[in-house]
Amino acid sequence: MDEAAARGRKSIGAKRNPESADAIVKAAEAVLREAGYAGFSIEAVARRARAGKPTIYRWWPSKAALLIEVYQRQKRVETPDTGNIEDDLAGFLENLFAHWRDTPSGNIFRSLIAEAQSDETAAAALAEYSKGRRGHTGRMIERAKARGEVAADVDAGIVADLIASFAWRHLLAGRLDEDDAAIRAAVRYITRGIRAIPGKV
Amino acid sequence: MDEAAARGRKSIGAKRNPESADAIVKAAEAVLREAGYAGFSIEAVARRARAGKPTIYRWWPSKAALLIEVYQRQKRVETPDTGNIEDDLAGFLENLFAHWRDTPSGNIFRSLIAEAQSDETAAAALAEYSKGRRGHTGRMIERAKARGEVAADVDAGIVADLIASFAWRHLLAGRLDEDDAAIRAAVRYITRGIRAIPGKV
Amino acid sequence: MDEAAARGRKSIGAKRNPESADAIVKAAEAVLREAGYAGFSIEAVARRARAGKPTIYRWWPSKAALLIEVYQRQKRVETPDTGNIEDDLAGFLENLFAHWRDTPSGNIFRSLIAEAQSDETAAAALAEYSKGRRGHTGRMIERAKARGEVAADVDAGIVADLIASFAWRHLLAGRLDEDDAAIRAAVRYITRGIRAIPGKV
Amino acid sequence: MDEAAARGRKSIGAKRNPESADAIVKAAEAVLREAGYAGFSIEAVARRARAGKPTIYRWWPSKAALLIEVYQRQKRVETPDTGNIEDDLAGFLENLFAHWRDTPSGNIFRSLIAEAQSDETAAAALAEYSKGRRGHTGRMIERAKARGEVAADVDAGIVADLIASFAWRHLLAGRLDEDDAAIRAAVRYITRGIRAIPGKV
DNA sequence: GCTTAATCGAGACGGTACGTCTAGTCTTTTC
DNA sequence: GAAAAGACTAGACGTACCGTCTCGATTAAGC
Repeated sequence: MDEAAARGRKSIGAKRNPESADAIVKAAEAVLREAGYAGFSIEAVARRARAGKPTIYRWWPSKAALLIEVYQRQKRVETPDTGNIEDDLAGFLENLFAHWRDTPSGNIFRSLIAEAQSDETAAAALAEYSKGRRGHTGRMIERAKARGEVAADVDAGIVADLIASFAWRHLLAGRLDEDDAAIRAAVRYITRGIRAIPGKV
Repeated sequence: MDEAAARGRKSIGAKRNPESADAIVKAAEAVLREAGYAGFSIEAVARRARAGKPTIYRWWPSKAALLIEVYQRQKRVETPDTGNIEDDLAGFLENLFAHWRDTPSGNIFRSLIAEAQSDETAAAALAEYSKGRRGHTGRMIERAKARGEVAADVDAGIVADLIASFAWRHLLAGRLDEDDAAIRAAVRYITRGIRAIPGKV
Repeated sequence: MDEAAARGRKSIGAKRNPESADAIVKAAEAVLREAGYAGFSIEAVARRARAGKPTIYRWWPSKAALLIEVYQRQKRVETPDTGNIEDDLAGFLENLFAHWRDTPSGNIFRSLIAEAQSDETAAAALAEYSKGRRGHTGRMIERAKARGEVAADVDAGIVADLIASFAWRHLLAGRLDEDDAAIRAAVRYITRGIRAIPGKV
Repeated sequence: MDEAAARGRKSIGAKRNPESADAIVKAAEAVLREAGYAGFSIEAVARRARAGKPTIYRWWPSKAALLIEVYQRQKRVETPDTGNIEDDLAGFLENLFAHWRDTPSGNIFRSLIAEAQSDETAAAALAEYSKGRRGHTGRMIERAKARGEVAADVDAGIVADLIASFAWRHLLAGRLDEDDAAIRAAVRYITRGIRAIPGKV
């Protein structure tokens, strides 16, 4: 048990104690899982991790920074490669929704977005993170372009944006349990709109 | 000045004083405009409105309820009717982005979404509000269907969701200043994907 | 039941409604009995009496005024007349302690004294009331003087003060359940100190 | 000036800051002196001491606890030792009345008794304190017994009670300015009543 | 008989204080 | 010299009362 391990954890001298860092991130994740964003406070994390608040503030200057680290420790969602862009995107969204639904990741990411609305550093970190994910999703489109499935002049970034937007909104609106048919329909409208027209360059 | 008007505002008997209600909503809007979501507290609103905290709690059970009322007092965005679905949707998004950028509305709505991540009642209120807006946007699609511009089997709600998602994400990610070309491209991908195929029923 | 009677009690025109006054004093007494001084608020009395707060404030300008009226409605304690000063005083104190213990009177008088510590009018009313009681108790001493039991030069008021002081302190310190032996001992010390010396004028 | 000293007072690490404790008790005393019991609130004390409310609640769980500490910081009243019980007790009461009249102590003790009427912990604390004082006064009686001035079978505690009761009542009834003759008369009645009878064992 | 005027229950009003919670900073002690 | 611990000021939270005010109804008294 985390808390048992933490009992009596001491300074290990003039260097960062990795046990403490670990305990703090684990505690933050546990708090988010159990109490959600509403109950997520530095105070609560410190209590749970049996750490002093200054120890947290020393390494994570804000709630946002801690949220980001917690989120990045979560497992990433796989981007399928079925050879068909519609199946790829729909599969990705279905995986993502399931992941957000079944692990604390959803709560954590929701929290991060919320925090970014009143915290500059969270906003910056979120922007940075999003850029990376955009490239990641974009590669699915690029692969489809290479296969001649998607028109060459389509902006992969914008398509990735549409997909990510759809995911965000369902997360933030608490609509992750929507049935797969709706996801497929949305994906179909987009993929139809970007497919290469046979016979056209 | 509002505060001057507030001086000496009293009860008007065993019924709600509309002057107080008005002063509170106006004060809430001012606080949001000047201090942002981070500085938005019931306490601050009460101070600014020269109202007692219980008066606020009496009528708005949560911060979220107050935010919603403030947001709904803002001017609505027009949904154009150009006779062309792509122009309609792109125009709507351009108007919406400009509205969110140039008035406090954007900040208020951002705050509301953030609040909904940790407050059940805010989430419920937001869901309710979104449902209304979804129908509103959906009508643009339905008109296009009636014109034969959009396929009859397209689910207008899902298209409206895609549009709203795109807007939310740009608001929450601080990307409202993106150029109109990106908006148009996104809209084009969707509208192409849902257009009626000539000669097909 | 009081509250049932109160349902639908209305104005009886341009004069004080004695039913309301009665209901308010009764409600005040009930609140003091059930919740003590800590729970005694104008708000609570109004709720219990199904009366409007202004109706209370119209007739009793302060909590203290209401307390005074409630106290004065209580039954007074009898001063025995056994023909023996020690028995008279001890009997009186025993009766008084029992009365304070077994009826709301004790709580009410405690409250009145407490209120008088921060409210001028309560202090004045209490002083007035005390003066009356002092005379009352003093008469027991005067009777004993007349019988030649107590020295003629004894100040009856001061003896009455000593007796009242003893009672107040036991009330305020929550020591009303002290056994009668202690009361008798205290009374004996005083009566011995004031008795007439045989053979002396 | 106290408040100037308070400016910028900070934590001195993981232990109680005596400067803060001191500032709080001093502020409490000042508030009582200036605004009386009616104006005595934790909020007011915190403001005056430039302390956070939680700092007060951390160390004094209730208004009563703070009152007791403030009272105990006041100078104690001397118990004279003249070799004569009547002079001892009368002198003590005269000193006590003067002390209560001329320093904030009287107001503080009044407040404490009032608070005890609606607060259990205050009542308990007051009882504890009274027990100590009872012993203190009781020693005057015991000394007189040892001198053979007071009968051996007299209960010193009860005599101490009579003296304390007399003092409480005069404090609570705002009669501290009574002339010394009344005090002496009261004391005389008691001391006469408890004196040893010459020739009796 | 009609108007007037005081009273009633009701409950909203601006406020103050309550006791709790968290934020972010600071310092001592321990390793 | 960092970690741990916990105290510090500051201020928001949501609730309970305060004493005042206005309402609409009710009804006795005065015209």
